[in-house]
Amino acid sequence: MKPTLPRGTRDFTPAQLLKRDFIFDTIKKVFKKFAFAPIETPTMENLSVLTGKYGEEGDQLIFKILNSGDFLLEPKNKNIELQQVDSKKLLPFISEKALRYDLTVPFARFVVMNRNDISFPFKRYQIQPVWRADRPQKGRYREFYQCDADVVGTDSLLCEAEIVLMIHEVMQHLGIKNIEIKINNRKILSGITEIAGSFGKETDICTAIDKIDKIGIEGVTKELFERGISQTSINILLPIINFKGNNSEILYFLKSALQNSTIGTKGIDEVEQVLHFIDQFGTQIDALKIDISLARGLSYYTGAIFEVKALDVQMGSISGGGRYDNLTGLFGLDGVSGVGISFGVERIYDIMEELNLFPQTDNSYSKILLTHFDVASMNYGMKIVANLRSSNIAAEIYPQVTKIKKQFEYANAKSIPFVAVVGETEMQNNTVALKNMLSGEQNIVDKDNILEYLQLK
RNA sequence: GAGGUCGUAGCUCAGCUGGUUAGAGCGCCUGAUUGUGGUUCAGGAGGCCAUGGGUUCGAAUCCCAUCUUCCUCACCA
Repeated sequence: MKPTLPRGTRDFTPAQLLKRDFIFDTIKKVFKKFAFAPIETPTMENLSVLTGKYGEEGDQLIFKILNSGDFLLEPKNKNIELQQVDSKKLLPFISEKALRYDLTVPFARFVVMNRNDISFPFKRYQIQPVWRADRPQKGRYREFYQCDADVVGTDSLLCEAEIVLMIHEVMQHLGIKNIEIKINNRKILSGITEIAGSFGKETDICTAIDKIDKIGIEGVTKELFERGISQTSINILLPIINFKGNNSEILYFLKSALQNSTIGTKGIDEVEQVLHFIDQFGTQIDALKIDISLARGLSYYTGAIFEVKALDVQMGSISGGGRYDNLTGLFGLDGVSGVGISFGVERIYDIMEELNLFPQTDNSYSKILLTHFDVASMNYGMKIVANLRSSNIAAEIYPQVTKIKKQFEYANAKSIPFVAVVGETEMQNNTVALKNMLSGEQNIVDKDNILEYLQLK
């Protein structure tokens, strides 16, 4: 049998995982610094928890898990009837569980189920894989990691500001400097819709104007028309979504353009307040840009929406998020507003690989390899390795007796920076021959001084 | 979900309009060097040509299907 991998999934080698860990660690460090605590949720959820949360498109992209048992036994015998069955009606009989599609909805479920044990505002981070039955492409996988940070139980816009700060800091630490952090507010989009007299057509308008970067103003006009937006509405919409300027110019313009919309005005105030809070934190973030055409597909966002793009690489967004006022309400707990951000690790990885941003030093797990010639020197070496490990040095010993050449080749292939050689002479003198694999320099070192030697070099 | 595209050694790829035994570079293994890697030299191994069918005297090459890769649309991290 020939081994294969399901479409859109990948194996990861140690070298790749080392690099991915670097991303995890960087993000985790920032999350912790902003006082988010970790949680995990199960790989699978009850299907009912997930369906209806991501729009119709999202429902199709959820990986469903087949029920156990011989559920098709009856229909199997009457195949023709089975073909006439509506698959949507059949679904409950063959599937009631599904793989996580993102981390936000399971988190909302978690909050509702654990409401008595957590104190609000609750800040959590979560780093786990998610699955989407999408068609794979570059930067698009069926199994990938998300790193989420959310705070629920407060509608303070300070949280939005902190999210922007976290995005900024994570990207700085990863070395992805040339980015754009786009921010918008669903309430502004509602306001625009209201002004245009197309209330209720919000989804159509949002998905159309979201594409303005790609298809241009003419394309958007065409798409709006095809989606049944009247010409009068379009005429009102276009100058608004096509307005260009810096953040304060956009806010100034919107204030007059949306002055007759209560909700729109509220959205503008919110964005302004977020910018003000960021200012108060004393951080200047030039990458932050208000973008009125940013809509984002997920249906649960109600306030701020974020998206991060790396400008040096052709790639979809590497991070996205926003405020959702009533996600927990779907599970029976009202009045818990939340806001969060999600980093797409795979895309960040691909970008860093392309831009050569991974630090060079981090490519080996062990610091030193102990080599030997026979059983006696191997035994002698095991004690040395144990000592190094108890001093928190990642050390390994070649696990079988073989030619010294082979052991050196192993160290070289794994980029282990130091090799200690132990033979008869060394055992007699309580020393090791310690070689720096980078410089080629080799010294006789007392076996109790290895630690000092390593720290010196 | 709609359309297109790719698949030959571990990797990157050559292989002509079907015609002997499918090649190269790099990597890998062995030796030169029985206590020293990364350089050099000599030698060697490694292929169900993605998978399954079909056309043909003959298929890596042509046809069909499946799987996979990448791309555009849609959607997203």
